[in-house]
Amino acid sequence: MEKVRRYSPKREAILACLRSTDSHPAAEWVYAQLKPSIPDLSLATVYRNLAQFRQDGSVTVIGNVNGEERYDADTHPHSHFICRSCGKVADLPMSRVEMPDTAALGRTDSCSVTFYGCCNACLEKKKA
Amino acid sequence: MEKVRRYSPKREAILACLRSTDSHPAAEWVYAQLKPSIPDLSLATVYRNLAQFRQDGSVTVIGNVNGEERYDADTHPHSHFICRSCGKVADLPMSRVEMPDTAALGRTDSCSVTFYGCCNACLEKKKA
DNA sequence: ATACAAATGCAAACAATAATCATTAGCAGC
DNA sequence: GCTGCTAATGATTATTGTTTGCATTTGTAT
Repeated sequence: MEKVRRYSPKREAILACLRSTDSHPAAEWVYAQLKPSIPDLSLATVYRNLAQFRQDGSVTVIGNVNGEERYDADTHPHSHFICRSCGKVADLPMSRVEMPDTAALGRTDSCSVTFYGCCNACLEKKKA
Repeated sequence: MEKVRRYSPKREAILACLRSTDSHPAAEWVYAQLKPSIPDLSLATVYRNLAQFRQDGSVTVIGNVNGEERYDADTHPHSHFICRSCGKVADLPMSRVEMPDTAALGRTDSCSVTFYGCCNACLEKKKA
């Protein structure tokens, strides 16, 4: 038997927070955003709910940027640009990817395309 | 002044180990492989050298699979298939990717295409 | 051979995340 | 509205991959 999902205002707030930004935040950031308005929020709750969202597909993980897992509430397939310097993650339209033959390997569920580089802000900083 | 790179048999062994496999290993795996033949090898040395290889581009990082950073000594551009279940990483020929316009974002240095799914071995296990 | 800095082993430090456990609070049935 | 069950939570601790500090070893230029 699977667990019944029960309503929780905190879970709602966490998901709303994720959906309100395009900064592809980490758990800590979400926590910092909500803490002022929900003073008794625990970081553990953020992690627990993020794990749930991940399971049921309401959020996806961009990957690990500078040691932190970054989340995205936009589940439409799209690519990302990650600045190796400051960790900024920007959205890009999904590139058309020529799917290689993966039949021999297993069942392919998803595809992620990530472009790495140095964002303009960091390029400026380096010049100075 | 930049540091002079000095010869080290351990560094050589670590790189050789990485080059001898296509399993895209984690640091711990490399350590376990070499420990028998180099009993006084320290895990810290493996990490330190991996960081160096990464800096000078002799290895690339596939990403974080099940909490472990996975390395690849094949630096030719290619894609990967990662099994979400067992963490196996397989090589794929580089898919042709239609590069979106990233000029407004910054300088793009590299691109990584990863396919996620469930490998045949894990699919079998689930059936049973 | 000598000197100097790079490389290392070891252990302790770190940091992000997960787990534990006692408490709180949805919500279904009465 | 109560009651009972159990999901959700807060606070704290544990876990674990990785990094760092420091004393020692070792490569190498002179």
